[in-house]
Amino acid sequence: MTIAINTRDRILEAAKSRFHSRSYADVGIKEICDTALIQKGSFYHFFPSKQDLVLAVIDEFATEWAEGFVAEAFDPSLPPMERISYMIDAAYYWQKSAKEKHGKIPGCLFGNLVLEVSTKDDVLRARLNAVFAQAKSRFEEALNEAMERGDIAPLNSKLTAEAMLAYLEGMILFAKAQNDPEVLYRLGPAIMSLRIE
Amino acid sequence: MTIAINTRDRILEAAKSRFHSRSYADVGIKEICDTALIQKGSFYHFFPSKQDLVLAVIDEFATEWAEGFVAEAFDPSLPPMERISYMIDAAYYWQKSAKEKHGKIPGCLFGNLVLEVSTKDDVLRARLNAVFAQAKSRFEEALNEAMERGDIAPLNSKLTAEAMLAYLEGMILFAKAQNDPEVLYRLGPAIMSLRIE
DNA sequence: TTGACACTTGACCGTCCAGTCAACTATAAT
DNA sequence: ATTATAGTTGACTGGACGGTCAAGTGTCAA
Repeated sequence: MTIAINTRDRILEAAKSRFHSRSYADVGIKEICDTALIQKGSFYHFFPSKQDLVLAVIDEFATEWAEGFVAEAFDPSLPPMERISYMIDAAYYWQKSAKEKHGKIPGCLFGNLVLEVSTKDDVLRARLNAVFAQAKSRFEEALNEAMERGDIAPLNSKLTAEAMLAYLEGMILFAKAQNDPEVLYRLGPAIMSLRIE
Repeated sequence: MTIAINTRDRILEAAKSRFHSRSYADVGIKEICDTALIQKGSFYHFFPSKQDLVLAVIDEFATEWAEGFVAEAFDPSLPPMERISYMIDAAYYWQKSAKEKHGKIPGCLFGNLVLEVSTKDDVLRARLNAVFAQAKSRFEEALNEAMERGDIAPLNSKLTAEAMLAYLEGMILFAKAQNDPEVLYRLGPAIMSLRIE
């Protein structure tokens, strides 16, 4: 009970970084236990299954991400369209520094999981969708505010927000394929040209 | 030697559809053999390893795809920008019919594999990049022709082509996450607004 | 007819997988 | 002091994994 919370966190941390840099299927419970310096029985005391673990990882990382550089990018004191380019820049620097640390671009944890598990696990798919929905609304708010201020011509903010997020995920996919964060640097600014309606 | 080519094709076919609708890690050699009605020893006569199989699947599907609806979309007799929207439409109908058949959107085989294996296997990553490079040049040619004809304002066709393909992959990712091909229908047309330089 | 070779069979190998469990320890409330 | 419970240990299960192999069978060229 005393260091138990600590144990749970160590499991979560070990799982998060490994799921992100490799894949869900590729990372075993045993490996996570070894990293967290615990035994299997202890793991299953906290998480009834591997699926429960990855759900917790998704929640953890979504919060960390939303309260971290997403909050920083979508700072209300910034002009709305600048928030969006800040977001792209943040993604670029994040992937770049991850590559410097580990030699490989991990891509987006949520995007990786979506393509890996969507056809096999509806519970995971639903959770990942919820994360994307959150991100989408950030873009949408920024677009609405930009329209109100007359910074951009009128458009469908809901659809354009979705398009922008899709474009971001697509760029990250290409960056990962080429193992080159500069893809984001080259293609990033074009997000501003995207518009629907 | 007589029905051997047939056997190889059956292996390839079984592997292709399974890798596409599930994932590389999730589909075992045994399952592929059962589907192709052969034994393991026979499989390893044609493919020295699972990696060799997936490389062959990538090549097969890339060819089938390039000579199939990509060739149809990028028909030189079509106005260049119409080729691009034809390509989006084709992706939409393809995912839609796949969902009707199997209940789930499989997404793009190449995109799926990129996110699954890029950090773990440079050989696969390189092959997938080659496939994307081919597709990119199709978009690029269309953009160049559109510029020559004065259909669109001058832009960097290489980068814009890459951006468009990234956007397509991003839309497919979202469609898979929501298991809804209509995402492509809603977001597809915005590909025309993408431009770099 | 013989030999070479493409192809096929099915048993087998060692390893890893997610998950289980009975037993143990440490803590905190009564 | 007793009891309940949270946390931990490490051995264990059954099955799946990628891959190997010796022993075949069928076909073709010489």
